[in-house]
Amino acid sequence: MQRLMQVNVQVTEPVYLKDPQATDLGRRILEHAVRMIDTLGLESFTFGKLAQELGTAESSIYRYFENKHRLLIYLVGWYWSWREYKLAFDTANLSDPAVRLEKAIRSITEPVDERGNFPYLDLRALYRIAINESGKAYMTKGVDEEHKEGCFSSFKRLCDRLRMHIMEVRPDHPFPALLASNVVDGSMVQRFFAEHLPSLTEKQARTRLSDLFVELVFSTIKNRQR
Amino acid sequence: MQRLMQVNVQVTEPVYLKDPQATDLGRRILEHAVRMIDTLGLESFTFGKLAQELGTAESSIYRYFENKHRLLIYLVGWYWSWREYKLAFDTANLSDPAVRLEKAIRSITEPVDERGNFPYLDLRALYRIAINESGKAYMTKGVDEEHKEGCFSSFKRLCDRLRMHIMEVRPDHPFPALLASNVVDGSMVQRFFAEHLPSLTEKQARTRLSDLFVELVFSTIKNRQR
DNA sequence: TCAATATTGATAGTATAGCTATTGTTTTGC
DNA sequence: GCAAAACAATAGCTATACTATCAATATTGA
Repeated sequence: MQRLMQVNVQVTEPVYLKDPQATDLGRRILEHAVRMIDTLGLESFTFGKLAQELGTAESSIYRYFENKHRLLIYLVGWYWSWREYKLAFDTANLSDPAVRLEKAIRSITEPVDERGNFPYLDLRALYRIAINESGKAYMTKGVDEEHKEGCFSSFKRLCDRLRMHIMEVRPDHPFPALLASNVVDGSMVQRFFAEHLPSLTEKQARTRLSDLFVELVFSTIKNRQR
Repeated sequence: MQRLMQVNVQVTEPVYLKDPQATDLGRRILEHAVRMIDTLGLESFTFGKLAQELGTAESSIYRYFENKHRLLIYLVGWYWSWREYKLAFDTANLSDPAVRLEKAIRSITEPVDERGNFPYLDLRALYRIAINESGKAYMTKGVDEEHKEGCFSSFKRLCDRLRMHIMEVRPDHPFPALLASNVVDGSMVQRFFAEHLPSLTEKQARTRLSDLFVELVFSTIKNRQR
């Protein structure tokens, strides 16, 4: 699994100017960017501060990423790629569609508590970034262009996989795509609410969010069955 | 209704420094801010540009709002207040809880096509802002403080009302708060997807989103019934 | 009505972010 | 060992986000 993950998790689209994984500086950029965005928040994080922390020049960072926004897209894309890989891994060799769907929902909505095995990327910090900042990756005036460029392909692939799992259990369901993207995005939103605006979700959401989403999807689906 | 709406829809918390509704300049700030954020997007919108368009000085605007972010919170709060009012109106005098819940979901998730009757606030533009930018209102490092200040109270009240409607139909439901906030937030997200990342939702989502959310909630609820 | 007060407009100014350009030095691939 | 790429360092430019000052104007309240 360790090997596989290193091979499989990649941001395929060139959201970068120069592949940051290919050089030492590039990897240090990723490592420190994740740490700093996690602690400072995206708004306070700047290429200037990052350069200072790395002991390098701002202009060196601009050789890798056009701007802060592209770097965020890259990181969030990495996160969703990792989720996608994990989903494939978690649902492998499950023959019963319903069992597989349940496992898929759990896989996607579970919190990240493993350390991951990326030498230069703190997976748990990346997870927190995804919760707190991922919305900003696509909620911009530039969405449509970035979409054309394939910037959000890993998020879309993950939703699409879940959609297919849903359709395998209930091919006649009228809105599998909505349901799928609602689980993927909604689970992140609910984690954010649980942390910051707790009255908007249940107290158990923190520890049992996966159960709630499994129940949500399966009740919707079971109802159709009849 | 016209009267009522003018009376009821207010942002109660002082997210402003000085009540913009109370003065002519304040109202013009709101009017043009909505128009400009809608067309430029939040990132490109600046107090400088707004001042220029108003033929006034940047510093005059700063007397009303501490910064751009606070202005956004104000506008989004206004939007949710309006939704809350509309919800109360739409569900008035419906005695059957299930009928009332369905009406509530429809009220909340319906697109805004009415012009509204605010002399200096374009409701449809405000609706687009809510879809495209509302996430940015709370997705910041400052959430927790702003939350304490009551900045998001109108959004929370709306979710809470829906939660109560759900509980009136099914008091034993295990996660009414999650379901409610998922409908409120999720319907906005799905509208965004329908517009910008259409593969993430159904094609009918645009025209029949309310139907889909009604079905989502009621299937979840009906399943419990047995 | 007139004086106190609040509101605004105009100007100026600071700090920082975001980004580009240049140039000499180091590293690396062949 | 040489050419090409990568890098660090510096400088600089534009725009944003804000603060401060002050005079002109409007308001209002005694």
